[in-house]
Amino acid sequence: MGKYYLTTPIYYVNARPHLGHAYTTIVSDALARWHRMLGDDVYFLTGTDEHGLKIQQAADEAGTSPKEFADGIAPLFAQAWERLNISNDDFIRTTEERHRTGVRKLLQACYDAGDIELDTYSGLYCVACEAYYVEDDLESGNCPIHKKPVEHVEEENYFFRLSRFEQRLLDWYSSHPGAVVPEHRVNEVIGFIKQGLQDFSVSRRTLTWGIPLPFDESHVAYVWFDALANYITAIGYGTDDEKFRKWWPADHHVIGKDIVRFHNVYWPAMLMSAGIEPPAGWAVGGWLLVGGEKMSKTTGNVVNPLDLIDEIGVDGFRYYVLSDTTYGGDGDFTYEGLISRYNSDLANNLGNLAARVATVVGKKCGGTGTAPSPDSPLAAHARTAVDDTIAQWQAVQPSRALEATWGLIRATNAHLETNEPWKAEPGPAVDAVMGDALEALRIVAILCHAAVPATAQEIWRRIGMTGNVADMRVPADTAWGGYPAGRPVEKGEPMFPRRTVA
RNA sequence: GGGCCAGUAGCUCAGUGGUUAGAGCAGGGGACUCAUAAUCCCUUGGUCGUAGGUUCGAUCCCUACCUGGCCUACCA
Repeated sequence: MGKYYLTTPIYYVNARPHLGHAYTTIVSDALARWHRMLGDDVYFLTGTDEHGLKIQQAADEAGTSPKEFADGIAPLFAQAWERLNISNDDFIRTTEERHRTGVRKLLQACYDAGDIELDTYSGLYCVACEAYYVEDDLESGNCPIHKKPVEHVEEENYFFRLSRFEQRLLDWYSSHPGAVVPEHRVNEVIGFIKQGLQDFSVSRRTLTWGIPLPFDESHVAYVWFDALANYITAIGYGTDDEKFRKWWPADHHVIGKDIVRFHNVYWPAMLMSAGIEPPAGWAVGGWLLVGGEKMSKTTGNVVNPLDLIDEIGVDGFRYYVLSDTTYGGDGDFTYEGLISRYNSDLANNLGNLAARVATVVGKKCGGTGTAPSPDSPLAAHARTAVDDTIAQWQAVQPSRALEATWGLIRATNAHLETNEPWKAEPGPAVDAVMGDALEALRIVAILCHAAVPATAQEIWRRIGMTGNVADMRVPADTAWGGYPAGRPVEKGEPMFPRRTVA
């Protein structure tokens, strides 16, 4: 029991929310919900990254101001997360005053520490990438990513002396084992550091859409200081010391593997320079591929998560992305996989279990829930499911956590087959079996809430429990025997009607 | 070029220095009918990437290689 501060990356507002954003955000939400059930005081942050040249250009093209442009896109993210039932406690936009204040304080702190210095840089610059290239990177003089000509740029820039932090970073990682999950990702980080770190530019003077450096207003902060800093500015760095002290350091920065370098090397170095403790942990996920390929506009396989919600439901979608990918590796999103998971796990196992239990309780117990048997064989299954589910969420392995939880669902279906309460005359024996099943559903509702919150609440309600399942505590409320007799049990409409492949 | 990771049943993945390598889904057979043609039971299926080595014994340790992915590098 303690505090748990977790973050998603902030998403760049040059594109609408897509499956990749949704994946990271859903994983984060499940972690946040799980930790609330553990009794942790949770602060769950997400937001949008709104500065930079690309936004300025997009705004120019749209004939509007950068702020107005961002104002048009940022709500799309907030709305998407609302529809996906994301329980973020805060949503930060880098155009907010609290962020501006905090970023300037961070820059000043690094500057005062002597780690930000003026230098000149000349090189070939790709506007689209907002990055410099050397000759050999280019393909016939063009940017290798955008295939567009690069510009020769020479400008005075402020540089962050990342090169000074090699040893400190290595020392920090060696004294903080387990800070990165899955564990193998930390090898990449250490390998990168050992290759030698180069200073990076932290400002642009050709750009106006950004936060001016406090020590030189003719420059605006470049992406790293602007974007990464959201993790501290949102919790009061520079504006609310007490709040900041309460929440920092972050317990998990949930990120994708593509931004490991910035989050695990640049960011802790920046914090060290400013005299701030590095984050306590990172959870690094792979990509969610679509049909085996990286999602991209050119292949035309961009998936809009909101379209899927209409078809499969919020929880169907959440369950699929959480259960069908091993966190840390790449996952593959397919329509067939979505339907298959939905039918087998949600419709056939969970949904059907709830329905058959309700029906038998209706026929044999007068529609009123009965008490579970204290020494039911199901109790051991429940105990195993609880223990394994806890361990897997702890390890940030949602797919394995759900597998553990579903083990109890399967065991409950088997328990019913073994006892065949539908054949027996009403009486204590049937009451005990149905009480067992209801108790199992109660525990399942608690265990699956992090992944499928609306479903968990609906099961909770149908078996006659009052209040919010979200208020239950793990493991205290998962002890066998918590289901009280005498509650009305409702069958209701199928929660997950089977889908046929279109 | 260097580095990291992965390569286990048709698919997605677990797994351990040691008797017959596991789960879910898919496939096959059977049972049941309370339930969303759902469920339950049984079952087919794997030279554990390739070749060596260490060991009494390796899928798990070491070496090389192959394949895939990622990171990284100012060989013309």
